[in-house]
Order: sequence, then structure tokens, then C-alpha cells
Amino acid sequence: MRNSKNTVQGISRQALLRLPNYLNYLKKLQSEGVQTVSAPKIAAALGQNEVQVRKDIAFVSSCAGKPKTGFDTTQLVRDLESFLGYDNVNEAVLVGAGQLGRALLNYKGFAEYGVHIVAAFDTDETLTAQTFGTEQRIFPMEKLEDLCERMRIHIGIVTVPAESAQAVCDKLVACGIRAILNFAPTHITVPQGILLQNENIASSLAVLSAHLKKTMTNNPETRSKGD
Amino acid sequence: MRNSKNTVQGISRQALLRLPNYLNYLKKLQSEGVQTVSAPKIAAALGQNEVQVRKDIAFVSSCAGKPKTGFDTTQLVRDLESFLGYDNVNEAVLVGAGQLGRALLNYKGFAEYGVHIVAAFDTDETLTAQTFGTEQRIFPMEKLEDLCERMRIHIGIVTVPAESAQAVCDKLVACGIRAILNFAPTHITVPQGILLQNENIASSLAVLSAHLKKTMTNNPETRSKGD
DNA sequence: TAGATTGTTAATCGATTAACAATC
DNA sequence: TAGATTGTTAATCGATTAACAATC
Repeated sequence: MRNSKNTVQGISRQALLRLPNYLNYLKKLQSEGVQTVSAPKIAAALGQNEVQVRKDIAFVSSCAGKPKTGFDTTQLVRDLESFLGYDNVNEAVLVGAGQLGRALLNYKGFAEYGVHIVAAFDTDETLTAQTFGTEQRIFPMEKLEDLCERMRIHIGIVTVPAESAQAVCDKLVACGIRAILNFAPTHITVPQGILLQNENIASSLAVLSAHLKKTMTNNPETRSKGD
Repeated sequence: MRNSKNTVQGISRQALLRLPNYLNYLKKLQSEGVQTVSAPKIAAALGQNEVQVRKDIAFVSSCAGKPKTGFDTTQLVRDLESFLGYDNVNEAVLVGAGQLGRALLNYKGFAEYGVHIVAAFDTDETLTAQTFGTEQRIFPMEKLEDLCERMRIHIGIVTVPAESAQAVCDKLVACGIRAILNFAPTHITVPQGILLQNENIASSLAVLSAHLKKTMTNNPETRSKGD
């Protein structure tokens, strides 16, 4: 099977990123009792091209759509969840129990995506004593390897400062972690076969800043309206 | 000037997302006292194609590189910051002072990218009374419009639950916001000309999950090692 | 049937990569 | 000079979009 770094299971990375949006919208329809849905309808709702939606669906759907009616909403939700792996729980560990780390620990959304954070780790001994009202305990770093191996955890969430991010990732890989969600604003190198997903706020801000700069330059009057 | 939704200032969105990585690496070199840097060196450090790096640099750089030596590190850092707009501060408001919102309020990293959150807003009256040790105050939603207009804020950061995200974004747009950083895991529609940047954890997890699922299926022995 | 929708094949578009002459 | 690096033009690659026959 051919598999460049831009494809997973033969589907393009971009398409993969669109799937949660479909799932999200379909779940909403489902909760409203809508039985069937068509590609053009999804496309219109999410502001996308209808052929693109159809192709994406064709990739994950287990049964064909009916001309004129479309697809069965419930079935499509099931297929999407199955394809995305949200139907069987993936356990994860989180390293770095600072402000952001603790916010993620309390973030209920992970469960919805089939991810359950079983434990958090931090070098700060004062944190490991407390619980912060989260169900998970915060352990000292020394326990990381033992816990990952015993529980066979494969997902690591990194919320440490940039300086220690690479070291933490190396450690996680050594502990058997296969996929890393990195929130540290720095470039990380991982061995082949380990998936690194950067959740970097800097990149997002880059897009925003460049866009704002452009619109400001094009419409200078917006800078000087008012006193 | 031609400008599809995939380009900003003529640079591709993908290229734009790479720029903060360059900046990050170059700043590290700068702090180590490295005077010049070449495209191949950057490419090797960040695991990218050297021609791609050169093209990206050509877009933002104010002066040409010297064959055999490369580029002046300091100058390149300056050019990148200038292009990304990190050199002049953009003020932002944050709506939704829940766990994640408060984490972002305390997140020092924003300043580095030229973004300063001036105030937070929430419907929860119990939150607006407290301060949470952050420098910013949390205001009731009613004050949003007045503050945005008076201070001419153009960036909005949305950290509300999915259900209220669309309403909040509409409100922000009405208040004169031009760019929205959306952390709510839902699809949002904005008028043309308003930039929406989704920071959706669901998408990241989709990539992770699909990847894990694939590797699990391909190497089933990894599921059953041990007892 | 007529019309909406599906699924597929071909055309377009854009981004990445390769090849190469120019330069220090 | 020789070799590394630059910047640009052409080739490749992949994703999106358009066109269209098939189907209910």
C-alpha cells in the first residue's frame, strides 16, 4: 500500500480534516430527526463544493447513496465515527499540567472524539500533590514510562513550554507513544512512523495577522475612522 | 489584485503556516549568535524541501541572499516578523471565559505573536465579578459592542461552547471584528471579507485517530504484546 | 416521465519538487 | 578556480472542480 506523508488510509489529509465537520453537522441533523441527507445539502451548509463532499463521503460510507434522496443520516454518522476511530476509545496521557494542560484535562470534548486522558504528568512537585477538581491525577514525570507501558497508551498530548517539548516527545516515543498532539509552539522532530500533529497557535495567528495587515493596507480608511 | 480564499498577499496559505516555524528556528539561531543562515540549513533543521524554503523566504525577504553564505539571520527575523505583522501589536477580545478561555488569557505566547488580549467577555455573571489573577477583566456580554468600537478591536477569540459559537461570531462581526480565531468545535459561517481561522481540536484528533487505526490494523501484534 | 441526486471520468488548478544557469 | 548556494523556469504531483451518464 502506497502511503505518502500526506495520506492516511488513502484519503488526503485535507479530506480527513473535513470529516469531523461533516460528522458534526450530521449529528445536528440527527438530533433534529432528519432521516436522510444529500451531498448538495451538506455542501451548502458547510460552504463547500458538492462534488468534494460526495467524494469524501464515498471514501468513508459503507453503503451507496440513493439518487434523489441521498444518504441515511444515522448510517453516515456511524460510518464517519467508525472511520475516524471515534467509536473505540483511545487512551491518552498528557504531559505538562500548566494552565493549558489543566484546561485540556477538564475539556469534555475529548470524550466525544473517542479520546480519554487517563493521567497527567508534570515535573512540578507542587502540582502533583493537588487534583484541581479533575478526575485525573497529576503524576511526577518518573511515573510516565511505567504507566504508559502498563496501560499501553499510544497517544500523548504535549502542553509543556517550548524548551522542553523535544525532550518530552523523545520520552513519549521511548514509552511507546505512536501519536503526539503537540501544543508547544516549537518545531519537534519525531522518528518515522510516529505521527506528530501540531496544534500551534502561532500558525493560526500568522494567517490572521497577514490577513489583517492586508485588509488594513487595502482599506486605509478603516484605520482612521473616528477621532 | 487577484485573491482566492487560499492566498493572502499572494502567498499560499500553506506557505503562510510554515513562516512561524522559520521565525521560530531563526530566533533560536539568533540567540546562539549565528550571523547567517542558508536555505538548505533551515530545510534540514525543519525537515522540509530546500527549494520550498527558498521560495518562502524569497516572498518575505527584503534583500537577496548571498550565494555560498546565505541570508543574514537578523534581517530575516525582522522581515518575517514584519510580514507576519508581529511587529505591530494587534489587540484582541476574547469571548467565553471558561476553562479554555482563561487558559488563553494567561497564555504568554500571544504577546510574542503581536497579539494582546485587552478584555474577556462572558454571559456568566459569577465570572465577571472575579479576576483569576489575569491582568484582563472579564466583562458581561453587554459591554462587548461598546468596547470593541471604542477601542477599534479587529480580532476576536472565541472560546464559547459549540451551541453559542455562531451567535457570538455574528455579534463580533457586528462589532467590527475582522478576524476570528474559533476554538469552538463547530462550523461557523461568516460574511465575505471576515477571516475565520478554526482551531479545532476535533480535526487534529481525526488525523491522530485515523493514523492510529491504520497502524493498529497493519501491525496487529502491537495490540496483543504482553499478558 | 421529469428532475434531483449519485458516482465517475476528465479538466483545471495550485503547490511542491526537480533541473539549471548565475553568483560569490 | 571549485564548490556551495541562490533564484528561476519547467516538470510533477495531488487536490479540487467541472462535465456527464446512470439511477431512482
